[in-house]
Amino acid sequence: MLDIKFIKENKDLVKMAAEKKHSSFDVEALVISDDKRIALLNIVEGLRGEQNKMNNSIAVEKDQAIRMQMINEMRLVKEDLIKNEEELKAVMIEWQALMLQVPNIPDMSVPDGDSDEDNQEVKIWGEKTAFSFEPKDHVELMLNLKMVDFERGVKVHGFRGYYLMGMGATLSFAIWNYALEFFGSKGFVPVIPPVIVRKQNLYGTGHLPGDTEDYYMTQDGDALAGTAEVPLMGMHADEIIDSKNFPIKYLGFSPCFRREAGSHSKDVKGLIRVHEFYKLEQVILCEASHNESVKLHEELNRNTEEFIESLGIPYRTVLNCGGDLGQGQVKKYDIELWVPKESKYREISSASYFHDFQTRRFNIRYRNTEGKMHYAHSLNCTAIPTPRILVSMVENFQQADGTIIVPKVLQKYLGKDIIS
RNA sequence: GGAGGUGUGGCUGAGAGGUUGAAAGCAUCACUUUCGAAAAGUGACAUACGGGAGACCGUAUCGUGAGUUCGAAUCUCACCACCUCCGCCA
Repeated sequence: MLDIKFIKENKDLVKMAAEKKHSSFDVEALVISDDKRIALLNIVEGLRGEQNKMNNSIAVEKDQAIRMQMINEMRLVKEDLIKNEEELKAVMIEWQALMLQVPNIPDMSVPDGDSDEDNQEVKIWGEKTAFSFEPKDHVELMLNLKMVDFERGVKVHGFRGYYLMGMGATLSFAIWNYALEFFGSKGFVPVIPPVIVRKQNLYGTGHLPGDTEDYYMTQDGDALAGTAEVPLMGMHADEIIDSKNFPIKYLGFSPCFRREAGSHSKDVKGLIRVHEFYKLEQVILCEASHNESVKLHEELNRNTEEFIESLGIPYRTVLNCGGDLGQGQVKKYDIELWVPKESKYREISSASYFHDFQTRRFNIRYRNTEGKMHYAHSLNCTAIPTPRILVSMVENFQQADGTIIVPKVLQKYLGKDIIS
């Protein structure tokens, strides 16, 4: 959500934003709707003012005849008021629907492009793993080591179902524990949030109204969140935060549910694309300053890069193009890990900042040092998703005999250096 | 799941259809007094939207939404949250 005043004063910017993000949003329609809204608001407020003034006179009028005459007069005003209020209500519905579709303005540095194909590589780390033997893919490796069971996963859950078991499960715990320590040492407060959330939280983050098909819903109309970002942002909704606490840094740990609607033919095998997984997510609320947002955005992304580097997995970082940005995102980096058997980099992390796009929807505010109210800024970045991280880990660290070398930093959490 | 109760500003808490954005107290800030502090006194003290260069003015907001009424914090209905008791449960 952007400020309507800003939108009207910067129509061209918003138009450009829509084009860059390949959104069909029509600014002109919103401007027309807002003009109607203001005009009706003025009429309605005028009539209410008349009503308020007269009410006070009626209250003190002793003469019953005059009193009745006043009341009758106000009956007419009321009729007029109701008519205009109904018109205003209709305009408001249209206006609100349009406001929820306004794209946030991407940063100047965001490249043009249609899809993830057009993302710009900004960094490569590590050598693509070379093997003296024919490497196996993660499915084969993990099945052989009894780390995963897809057949029974599908039997119980259906398409994309899986069991992590044995070292597959144990390795996941090791990663979570290591991540908790790693990100904890960077000042993040660990949080286990609720993942059954009211829909308004998905509107708040900007996932709705766009991606309705991607969510599992409960029979009570609540949604299963696809990321801890949703409940962590909702956490401070309607609050006025003490700016002494900025930046607020949370490390959310939660299951993540994704219907993956429309991706039936993609990544049908293995652990790349699943309906439920676990993720540690970094979320930050900070003061409303572009520079602060940029600084923290780089920091968030760097945190995850460092984490991956400490595991020793080759990766690259891409700057997402306009067409690959979400509605509310100003700028986004993806970190992609090398997957040897596929011979390509696969996304593992996403770092974005939103300025006050999300906090306006959530009504998360603070007072600056002059006592003036502002909407906070928000950012988020994946810390680590499991089991997707296992894909790169087992493929890059496999040995000829099918065993897996455990990264040094995980050994103390796992209690061994080889998975066999 | 059953029965009952509660929801008012940063907090406590009055108000029970009529000039109530809302008494009082606490907290906060400014000023007075003081060498300084405490205490006391005086005053200020919500947010959003619209109008205005501005001082200001208008409208809305008493958990949320709808309704009754010329007029709703106050009456009605639905929903949400919390509390107490019973049941169930990890």
